[in-house]
Amino acid sequence: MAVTYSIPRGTYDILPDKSFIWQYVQGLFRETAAEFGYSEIVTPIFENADLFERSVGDTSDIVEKEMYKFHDKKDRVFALRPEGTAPVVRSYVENSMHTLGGIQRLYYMGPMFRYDRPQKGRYRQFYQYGVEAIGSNHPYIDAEVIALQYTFLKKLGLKNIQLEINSLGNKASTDSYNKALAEYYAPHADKLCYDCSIRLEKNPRRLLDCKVPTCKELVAEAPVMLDYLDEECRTHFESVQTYLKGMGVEYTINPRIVRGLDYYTHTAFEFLNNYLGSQNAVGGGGRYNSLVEQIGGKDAPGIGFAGGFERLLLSLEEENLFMGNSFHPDVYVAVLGEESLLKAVHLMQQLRLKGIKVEYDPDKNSMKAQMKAADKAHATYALIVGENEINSGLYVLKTLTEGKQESLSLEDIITRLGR
RNA sequence: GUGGCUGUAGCUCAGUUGGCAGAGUACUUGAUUGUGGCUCAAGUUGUCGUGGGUUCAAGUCCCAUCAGCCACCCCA
Repeated sequence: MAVTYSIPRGTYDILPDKSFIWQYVQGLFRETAAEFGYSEIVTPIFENADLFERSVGDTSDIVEKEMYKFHDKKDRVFALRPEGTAPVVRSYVENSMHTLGGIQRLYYMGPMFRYDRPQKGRYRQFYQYGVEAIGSNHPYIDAEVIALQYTFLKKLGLKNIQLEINSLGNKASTDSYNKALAEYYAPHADKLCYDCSIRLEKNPRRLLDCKVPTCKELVAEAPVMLDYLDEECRTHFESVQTYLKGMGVEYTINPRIVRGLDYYTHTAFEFLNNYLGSQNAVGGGGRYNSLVEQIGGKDAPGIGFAGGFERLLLSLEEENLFMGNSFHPDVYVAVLGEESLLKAVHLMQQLRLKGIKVEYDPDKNSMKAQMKAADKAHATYALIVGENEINSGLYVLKTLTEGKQESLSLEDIITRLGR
């Protein structure tokens, strides 16, 4: 009998009433990226699993428990991509993009996959947009990447979004900081929560992220990363800020920003939105100066960000932006009488060839039903094709907002509406 | 992966101590022979998330399961 299928957990359909907004938002991102000189790169949705295991960090949650891993028929091990940076860097290396000279400015958009428990603003298949700038360690590039995302969010009209930045330093300053953290925490080890006791061993930085009250107390007194930056890292971070100010980008410094992926160095940043509950990160990124080499390429510095479209749309909804938009035809055609249809299909096609959006419903016959449908479709005009019109060659064109109508020839209709 | 709340018409939801499955909205038609929006009238729409159990009788009680939401976790 009838088998019913349901969508996989943590996924969703984008229906026509929402796809309009998706197109708008995606288009705006493309535009903004282009204004900053970025070109699109498209990579596969799955990659060798170890690409992510090695780059993202095998102690990270993403790799430990959130990857959609599978074997193909020849037993190769792949993973649905959980994030966008590693594939882009893989492509950069594989296509020897360093030989193109200069800075490679790349952007991407598309679905990512993580096997996580779904919640509002958190899905198993979710859509990200992001950029990567590979080939320069200049602090201007850090500022450029941050400014790109900032500009995009501003253009959408979002107001309640904060930018927080931090510097994680280079390998040397990270090492000395980790050491200082370990020393600080050693006498308090028994007070840490279970997760933190593991973090202390594996990745002390992440201790700063903990929300358990007793751990938070300890974090308050803990050494601050920024105090452990060496001269070079400090001036880099300061220059980034100088350029951000020069571009009018508003930010605050948050020394606790850590970022979840292991490859980050130097500049790290997050865009936060305070009404999405615990899913408050709408985007973020940072510098990854050793990732290219780690993936097997000629050493090259890079920086990038990623943002989630779903959380963006939730933010837009929250701020009542772009809620009323949807597709609507220019002309809804009302056909009266079976014999008129043949003439009407010809007319409709002439209009479409001129770039006019035409809609017609063959299952509605009465004038009333068709006018009603025209109204519901939010058409700009109704075009009436009946016996009288066909005989005279003048068709009734009616504006649906004002209710004015006049009889026009096909040529006049096209000059009125065509583009 | 852990804990909690919820699941009834396309949508939003009501449904009393277990006793005929409801409202609003949407949709279709009519009032108006070829003119929409407002109004009025009539009509259509249900595996009560799914599977089992208790009972004369289950939307209601019990168990399991699936899904959404919330918190944790993590992050987009």
